[in-house]
Amino acid sequence: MPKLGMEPIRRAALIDATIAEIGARGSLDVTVSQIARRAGVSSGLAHHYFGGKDDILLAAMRHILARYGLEVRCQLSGRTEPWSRVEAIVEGSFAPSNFRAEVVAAWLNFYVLALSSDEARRLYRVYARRLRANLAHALRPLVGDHAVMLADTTAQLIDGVYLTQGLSANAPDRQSAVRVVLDHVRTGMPEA
Amino acid sequence: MPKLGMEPIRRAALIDATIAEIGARGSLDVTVSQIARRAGVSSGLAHHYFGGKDDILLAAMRHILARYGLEVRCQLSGRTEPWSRVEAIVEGSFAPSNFRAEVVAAWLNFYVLALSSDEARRLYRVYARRLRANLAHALRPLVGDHAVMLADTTAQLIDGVYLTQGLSANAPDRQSAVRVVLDHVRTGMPEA
Amino acid sequence: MPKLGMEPIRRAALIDATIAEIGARGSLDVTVSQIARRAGVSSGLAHHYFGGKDDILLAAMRHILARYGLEVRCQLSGRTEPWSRVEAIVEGSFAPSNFRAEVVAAWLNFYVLALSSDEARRLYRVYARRLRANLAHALRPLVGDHAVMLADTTAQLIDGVYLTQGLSANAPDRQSAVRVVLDHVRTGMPEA
Amino acid sequence: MPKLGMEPIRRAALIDATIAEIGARGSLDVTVSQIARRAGVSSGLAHHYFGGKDDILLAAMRHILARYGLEVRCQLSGRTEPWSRVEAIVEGSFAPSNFRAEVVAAWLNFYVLALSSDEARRLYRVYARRLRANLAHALRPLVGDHAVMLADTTAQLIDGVYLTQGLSANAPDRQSAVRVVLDHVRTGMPEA
DNA sequence: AATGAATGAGCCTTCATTCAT
DNA sequence: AATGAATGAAGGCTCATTCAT
Repeated sequence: MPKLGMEPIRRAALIDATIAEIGARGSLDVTVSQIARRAGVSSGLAHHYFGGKDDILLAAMRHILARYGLEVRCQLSGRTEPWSRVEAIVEGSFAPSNFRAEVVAAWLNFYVLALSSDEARRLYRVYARRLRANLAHALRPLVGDHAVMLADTTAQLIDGVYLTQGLSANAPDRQSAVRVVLDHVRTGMPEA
Repeated sequence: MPKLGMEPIRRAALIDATIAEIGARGSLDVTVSQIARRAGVSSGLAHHYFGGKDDILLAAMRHILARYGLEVRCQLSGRTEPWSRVEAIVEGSFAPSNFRAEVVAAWLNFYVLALSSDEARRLYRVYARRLRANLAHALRPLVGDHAVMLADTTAQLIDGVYLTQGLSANAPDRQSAVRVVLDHVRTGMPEA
Repeated sequence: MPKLGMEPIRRAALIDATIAEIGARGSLDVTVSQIARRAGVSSGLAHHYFGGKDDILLAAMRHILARYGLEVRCQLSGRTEPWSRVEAIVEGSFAPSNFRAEVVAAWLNFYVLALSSDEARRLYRVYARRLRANLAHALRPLVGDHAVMLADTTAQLIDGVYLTQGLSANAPDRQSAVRVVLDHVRTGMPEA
Repeated sequence: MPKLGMEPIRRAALIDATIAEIGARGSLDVTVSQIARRAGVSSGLAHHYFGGKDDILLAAMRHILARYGLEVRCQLSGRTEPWSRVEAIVEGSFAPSNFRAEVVAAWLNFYVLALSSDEARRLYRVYARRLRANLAHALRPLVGDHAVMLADTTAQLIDGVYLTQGLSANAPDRQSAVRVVLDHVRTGMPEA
């Protein structure tokens, strides 16, 4: 019998390697061989598990988005006060697991991939919709009908912060990112 | 019979074609031949004028940034009131010459190119610094020392709006973009 | 729990699967995995039993040729009249076990394999020689020294019929094949 | 201006090289690089002119079939006597331009390709139909309604001769091939 | 100035083969 | 005996780049 249960391990290693490689090179123009080498396996195995390069990239994008959703839900759990829930979403959005130079660089590459890949666009839209829905839901008790609009601009600001920090010379600054976004929400509230 | 003075015409045509091609495909993975064909010239000529593919891409990025700077200066000219100058900068940022689906897509691709190309990063940083300086300068009479910070978040929001609209299913909405950003500035001003 | 005596069963299954797969795809460009899957075993086992892909192909070719020889001998057994023996050889040549679309397609592929594989060529030559010898032997009482030549053209016609029927849009027509060849033999006999 | 009019030269060289390479190796498993090297050009150029490997193979097959048709028409031209026309078709079928070991090997490979390639099958069918039609037309004045059937078996014999000679240890024997086939036709004629 | 023919490096992908279990 | 995980060599194909004309 062959080695059992390697698949999940290999898949995870390849996905991590994909994000790391894209992050390190700053581009989707990474080769399957580079990814495989970083994961410590052969290029053939990468195809064996994912099918093709596009599938590897999309799996990595999916992984980042899933981790993002997880972080937000994790922060939300147990928090009931409206404002606290807003804070949770924003803090989750900049959780260290995703808000690292390497991952942000991959992030931005996947955003742009959404311009040319149907599946990537679908993934992006799910993420974008969910973020806005989460924010709007948390904001409604605080600002009523203004929630949707405020959620929308806040989501745009979050993306802008990602973009700016991703292109910054310095490592992403979690504190500052959270503060900037929460300030925006606070000043956007009628009686802040 | 070689036509005199063709060079500037060819260069401009190739740059426009580059932006259009990247915009249409949503990716930097366009071939020199595709660009050349769109410009109505041979691929050899593209190399002759620009040296190589990277140079073509950077020239296109430079062109977009130059056009951006031009639009902002154009809007600013003649305006002296502080708030009006803020409006000018924001409106210039979303001028129709740049804020079209095709160009925004190229825009985003160039942002990401800055992650892997030194020259692209340099160009991006010049743009980012200038935008913040313009905004801070216009805001200082209105919010004093808070100007730098407000300029910074505003710039981030502008980038976020670009990103969001670039990935939207609809054509970029200039009106809405300007409103969102100006609202942010307004609410960020102490007694707005 | 290893089953005893599985080897002959596995080998037979793999050989059948090889012929079926080549027949179905019409090409030797079948993968070992496809063959193994059709045989219901792993690709590793195919190598275990045969050594390599070439050995599998040659074993399949050998199997077809052996089955061919068997069919002819089977038809010949008990027949003593010269003409009846000629009929036996021709009918054996188009026995249903081999003269099916799928097998004929494999057949033709093996013919062509003989152009590039020494062992395949050897197998083909043995088959070709034996067919001519059988025919000549049966024909000698009927046409004397003309037997060798008539056997030769008859063998060529048999191959031609295989080729034509293999490429026909319809399923191989056994009746017609036998008639065509026997007619040729008959008209080739001085006082037929 | 670049070198003009190279295309037909290159295409011809590549097609010749394809036939030679397939003939020499006895298999369609030749690489584009091998073909290109034999033609004295780069592999990229082969793709440039033909699109892909399949297109190269089909172009070579088409070329052989076209040359075959040409040879037959060439032999037919000027001949009006029925039997002379039959001879012309048969002699054209074994014209030296095609009936060489190398080309016959390619021939056989293309036959088998027709089992798996729609376009190759189409080409084969056109050839097969035309050969039978030519033969039947020439035979009708000689054997009346029997012409169709005699043409059919003759065509099958021609293919069989190709196959047998292609797999023979010796170079194709044009004389013998023609004699075998014409003998078959002659004996198939009522009062031969 | 301008072309497009031509090159060749490099990538994705497939697949025969090996091997640990 | 049997599996299928894993490898890596090799091929088709693309495309930036060069160059003769």
